[in-house]
Amino acid sequence: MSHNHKKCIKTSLEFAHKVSQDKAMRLTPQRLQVLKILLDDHKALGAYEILERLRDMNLASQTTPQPPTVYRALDFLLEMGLVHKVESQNSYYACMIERSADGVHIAQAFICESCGAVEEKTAEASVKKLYEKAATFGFEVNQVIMECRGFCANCQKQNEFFYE
Amino acid sequence: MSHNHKKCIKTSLEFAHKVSQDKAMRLTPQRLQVLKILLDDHKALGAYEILERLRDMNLASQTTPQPPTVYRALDFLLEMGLVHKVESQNSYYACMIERSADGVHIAQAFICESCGAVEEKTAEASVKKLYEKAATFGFEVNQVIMECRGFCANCQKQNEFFYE
DNA sequence: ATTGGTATGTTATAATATAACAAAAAGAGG
DNA sequence: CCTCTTTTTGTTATATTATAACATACCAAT
Ligand SMILES: [Zn+2]
Ligand SMILES: [Zn+2]
Ligand SMILES: [Zn+2]
Ligand SMILES: [Zn+2]
Repeated sequence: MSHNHKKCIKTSLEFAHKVSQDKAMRLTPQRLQVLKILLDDHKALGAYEILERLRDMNLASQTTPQPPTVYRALDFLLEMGLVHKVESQNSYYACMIERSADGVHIAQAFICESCGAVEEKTAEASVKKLYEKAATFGFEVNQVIMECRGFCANCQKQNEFFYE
Repeated sequence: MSHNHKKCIKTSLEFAHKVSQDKAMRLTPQRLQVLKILLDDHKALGAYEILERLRDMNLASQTTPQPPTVYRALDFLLEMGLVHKVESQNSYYACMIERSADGVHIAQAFICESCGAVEEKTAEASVKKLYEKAATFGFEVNQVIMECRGFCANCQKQNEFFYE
C-alpha cells in the first residue's frame, strides 16, 4: 500500500477536528496525541504500545502517562469513529477511509499477519448480506465486527519463494 | 430460539467424537468436559467462568483445575472447529451449526446484548462478498471474523414497552 | 521395557483493561 | 470576573484475560 502518507495524515487530522467541532466534543491535546501516534502508520497498536510512545513524547512533562490515560483517549476516539479496535488482537488503528459528515461507520479491516499492516475498506456488500441474514430471524443489529486476517499483496510477493 | 436442546447436545457430541476420530485427535475427558460445559446452553462463556464450572464438577478430584487447563482445552476445541471465540468479548461458545465432514468453518455469530444468547449462522453470502473485496487488492484471506451484536427477537418482544 | 510424542499438573507471571477517587480545567450563566 | 456544574486529567490500586516454563504422567509403537 503505497501512497502519500503525509497527505493521508493531514486529511485525517482535518477530519478529526471537523467532526469534533460538529459534535461539540473536545479533541484535547492528549486525545490528539494518541490519534497522531496511531496515524503514524497503518498498523494497529496495543494500548500499552501507545502508552510507551506517549511516554516517549512526554519525557519533559512532570507526569508519566498511565494506562487510564490511553484507554480514555481511545474511548473518545472510538466513540467519534476516528479509531477502530481490532477485536481479534486487542489493538487499535486510526480510521483510514474517506468519510462523510458523521465519523461513525462500519469498518472492515484486512490485517496482514506478516507485516501487521491494516487495510480498511468499506464493506457495504458484505454488511448488506449480513443485515439480510439478521432479518431472517428477527435480529436487531447494533454493531457489526468484520475482520479479515491473512497476507497483504506485498508480503505475498516477498514470500514467493515459500511457494516454489 | 426454542428447540430440542437435548437432541442439539447429543448431535454435537456425536459430531465431536466423529471429527476427533477422523482427524486422529484425542477428545480426552477434560476436553470433553469443557465442551459439555459450553454445550449446556447457547451462550458464550469466559475462560474463567468455564474454569469455575470445571471446578464445581471436579470437587471430588484431588486436584483443582487451573487456567491453563481451560485454555488448553479451548485451544483444542477451537482447532477442531467445535468451539468458536467471540473476539469482541473474549468468550467462547460451542459450535451449533450442522457441519459436513470437516469441523472447521467460518462462523457468523449474532450475539444478543440483552440475554447473552449466541445464534450462529452460516455466512456464505457475506463471506463471498468479503472474499471479492479482498481479491480487489490482492489480499490473501486466512481467517474471517464476523460478529454481529444487537438484540435477539425474544428480547425485542420483552422490551417492547421501551419503544412506546 | 524403551522411547518419543502428547497431555496434564503446577507455579508464576505477562498482557489487557477498569474501578475509584481526588484534583484541575473548561464551559455556562449571572 | 465569580460561581456553579460538567468534563477531563492524575493517581493508585486492582480486575480480567492469557501464557511461559518446567515437571510429571500417559500412551502408543517399536
Ligand atoms: Zn497513509
Ligand atoms: Zn474507519
Ligand atoms: Zn440447542
Ligand atoms: Zn460453528
